[in-house]
Amino acid sequence: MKSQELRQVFLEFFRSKGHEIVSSAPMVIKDDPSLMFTNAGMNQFKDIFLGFKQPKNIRIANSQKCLRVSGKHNDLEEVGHDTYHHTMFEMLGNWSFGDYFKKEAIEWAWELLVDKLRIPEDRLYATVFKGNQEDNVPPDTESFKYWENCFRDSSNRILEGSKKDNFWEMGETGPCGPCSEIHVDIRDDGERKKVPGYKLINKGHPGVIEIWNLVFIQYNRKSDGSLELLPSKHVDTGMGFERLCMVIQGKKSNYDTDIFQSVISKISSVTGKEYGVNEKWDVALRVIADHLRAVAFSVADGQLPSNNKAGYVIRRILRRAVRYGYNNLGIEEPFMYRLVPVLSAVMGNQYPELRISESQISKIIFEEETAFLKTLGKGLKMIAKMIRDLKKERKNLLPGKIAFELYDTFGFPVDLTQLILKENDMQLDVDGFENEMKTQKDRSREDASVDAADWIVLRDTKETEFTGYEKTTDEIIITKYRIVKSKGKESCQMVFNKTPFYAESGGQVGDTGQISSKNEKILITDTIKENNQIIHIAGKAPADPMAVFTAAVDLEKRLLTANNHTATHLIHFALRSVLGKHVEQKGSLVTPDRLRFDFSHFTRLSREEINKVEEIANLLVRENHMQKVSDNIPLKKAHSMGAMALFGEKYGETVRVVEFGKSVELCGGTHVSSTVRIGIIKIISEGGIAAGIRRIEAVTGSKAFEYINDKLTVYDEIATLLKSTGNVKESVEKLIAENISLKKIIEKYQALSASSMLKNLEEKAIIINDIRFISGKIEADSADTLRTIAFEARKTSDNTVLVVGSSINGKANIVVMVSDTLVKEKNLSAVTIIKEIAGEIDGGGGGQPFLATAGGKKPEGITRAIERAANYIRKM
RNA sequence: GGGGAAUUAGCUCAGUUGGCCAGAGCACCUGCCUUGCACGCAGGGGGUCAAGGGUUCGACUCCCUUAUUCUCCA
Repeated sequence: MKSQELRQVFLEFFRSKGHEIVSSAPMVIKDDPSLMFTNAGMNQFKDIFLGFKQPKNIRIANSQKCLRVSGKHNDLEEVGHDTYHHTMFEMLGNWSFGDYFKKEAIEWAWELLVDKLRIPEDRLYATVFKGNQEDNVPPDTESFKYWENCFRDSSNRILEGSKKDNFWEMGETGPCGPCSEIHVDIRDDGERKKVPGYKLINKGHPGVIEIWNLVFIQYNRKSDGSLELLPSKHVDTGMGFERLCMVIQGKKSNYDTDIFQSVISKISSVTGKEYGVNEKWDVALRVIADHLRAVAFSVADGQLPSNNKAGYVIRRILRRAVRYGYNNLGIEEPFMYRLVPVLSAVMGNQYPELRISESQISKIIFEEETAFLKTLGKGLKMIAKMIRDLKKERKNLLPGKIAFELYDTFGFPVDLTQLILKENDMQLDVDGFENEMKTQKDRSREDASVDAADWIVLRDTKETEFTGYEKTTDEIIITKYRIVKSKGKESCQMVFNKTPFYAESGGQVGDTGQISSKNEKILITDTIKENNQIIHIAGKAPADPMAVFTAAVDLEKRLLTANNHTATHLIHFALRSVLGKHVEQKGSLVTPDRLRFDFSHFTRLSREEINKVEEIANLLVRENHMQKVSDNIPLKKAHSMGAMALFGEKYGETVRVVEFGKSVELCGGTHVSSTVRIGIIKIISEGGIAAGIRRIEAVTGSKAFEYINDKLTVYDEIATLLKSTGNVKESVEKLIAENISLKKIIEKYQALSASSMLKNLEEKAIIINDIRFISGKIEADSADTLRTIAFEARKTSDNTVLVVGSSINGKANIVVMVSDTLVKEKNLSAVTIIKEIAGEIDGGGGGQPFLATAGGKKPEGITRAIERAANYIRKM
């Protein structure tokens, strides 16, 4: 059975059991600080488990794309070396929110695997929780009983597992419960006879693997560590899709399934390295096949490779793949970008976002590969130099500190360093390297420590009602708050029953303002969204948290922000009409001061295009379109209204559609009531930020007015300065041309005057010790003149020492020149002379043997300094 | 969020312990040679050494601040 079909069988099965099939949430997570990527199927339902949100449907199933590369689940370094670890994978899951529980979950899992998919019963095992005294949780006898009913012969088929394997927790606190896993034994019959499968469960054996985890959420873990029973119980299951494919397709490795094989064979044809020939190649081929998926899907979700946070994780994954291609397959040019079309063909049906962005993903990967190969090239140069240095010193151990610097500062992979050292019969001081790495990790960890106290719950926590679309002040009460310490700074986070404060989202920054009760006033410095909660950040906790407060948003900032947000929509619309429908939003920032809009487009915008965009956007402003907002619109209907296709909404979210004339967008932000309030829209910059992505920045209203006025003022000032009434540009061009020719004339005259001054000095030259000694105090405008004279003298005479001084701006300057012949033959040095005489002008100096300069505070000492130079030569 | 590094001509980069008034290759312009594979030769233009402060007789070089980019860690 092909993977695409298998996925459908799973979804159809649960549809037939009354589940609603939902699409995958984005793999890249935006509003949860504890998580950068979706790492389990349940992530998008976290709010529901936490009780912050009501589910739209109590039975749901889907196939969720997940990424495990950081935090608790970090499989990155394993990928490729075995046959079953992945960074990105699909998780098939079914959920019950307070509906069915253990019985149905277990029976249906059995029905699907055994009856539908025909996995032989004697290859299956189940594990159940054996209980834990410390937590006062009894063994899960219920699950045990249901499994007994499934197996025809249940002896040695149902195993009891510990808290580590069979008790699932979301985090330190929160919903949790026992879980029951299904394992499959895919070994050959011979092997199975030798060692029974139940002895290999959870032992890391590649032939006996967990494929499905059924989690029964029935407790809530409180911050004191105790458990309380939940009023409603949930089911949360997850089955690794790639593993299931392997089992159903009778393969021994995930990478042998059709999900990966078409990609792997494409890599083979690109690189000329067959799969299954040699282990070194195989590792690389697996790494590349896996990482390609992770990177392509992230980019499709709008997460570009970058240099921090989630973007950096993506960059690292891509680089790991390139590195394996480089080390193991000998590929030294970009190649991953060529694999994107194959991936899109395999997975584009289930994940249309991949197909739609295909060419862009390819471009971005190409750019990243190119950049990394450049980094590698630089590193290779550096390491070659270090090896040369080591050889010179006859050493063969590269200090860990140096390897770490290469890695840490220049991004040169340490395994590559080791490889190259080996080729040169050298070694790396691995301990030293590890040490440096540890220091770095400790430092980062220490810094990152944020100390968040427990929430102090004052009232029942329900979803906060956002009232900010209608009003900017409201009567509120605090439902909970907590103190957060970070780097010695203390702040207070508060959640209200309702709030007019807009939380940062969709690019629009969070509101600021204040809340005040009868007795106190607290400034709100920011508003953020976490796990669907609107959190207000203040410098201190309220003295009387139980009081009734008036929450007031900073109105001026809010209005300026609204200007910019609506303007963003208008610019988006204008861009699409000028450049074409391929323009899609890739990012956005809306602040009171300005707006920033990133969008897909391939070339830089011409001046004309920018003007045109501005013109259309401003026309929309003047046409005075009224705001038209429709709330709670189902996604499909929003699309039919003309809002752009948008992937990655969480399940159950209805959308808000904001319209201004023909501009229709899905948007939760705050907007102006009619476009004319924006005043003017002025684009202030356009540039590129990644392959195929451009960024526009603009200002509106009074800021735009100021911007334009500032520019015009400068223009006027220039015109006045030039006394130009007509063409200012022409006047400036003339001025520049004139300036250049004047400069040349001055240079010529300076040289002339220098040589004439030199001539005067030469006439007074005396011979000391067979050396021609030229000296004197002259009038000069700058130290440069002195130097010019010295260089001139160096060119035109030999066997000469020249000492010339001048008083410039009340300070003394002296230059000493010694002819090259004297430097060589008599070992005379201008530096020695200048040091000898600089004291006379109360200063110091230096230079090279043939030319030295000095400066000092006493111009009247110049004559004496020259005397001393003459004496110095006399005494030689 | 923290650490490290980089920023020099249109592009790619050199520039030693602070001192040869700022360098190369490519590109560009002019001329010659020559009509073919990166042609060659001669000459030329082009720099706020990222920005702003500071130390110093003197800063591309050392110190501080800012911006941008790269890189590692979280």
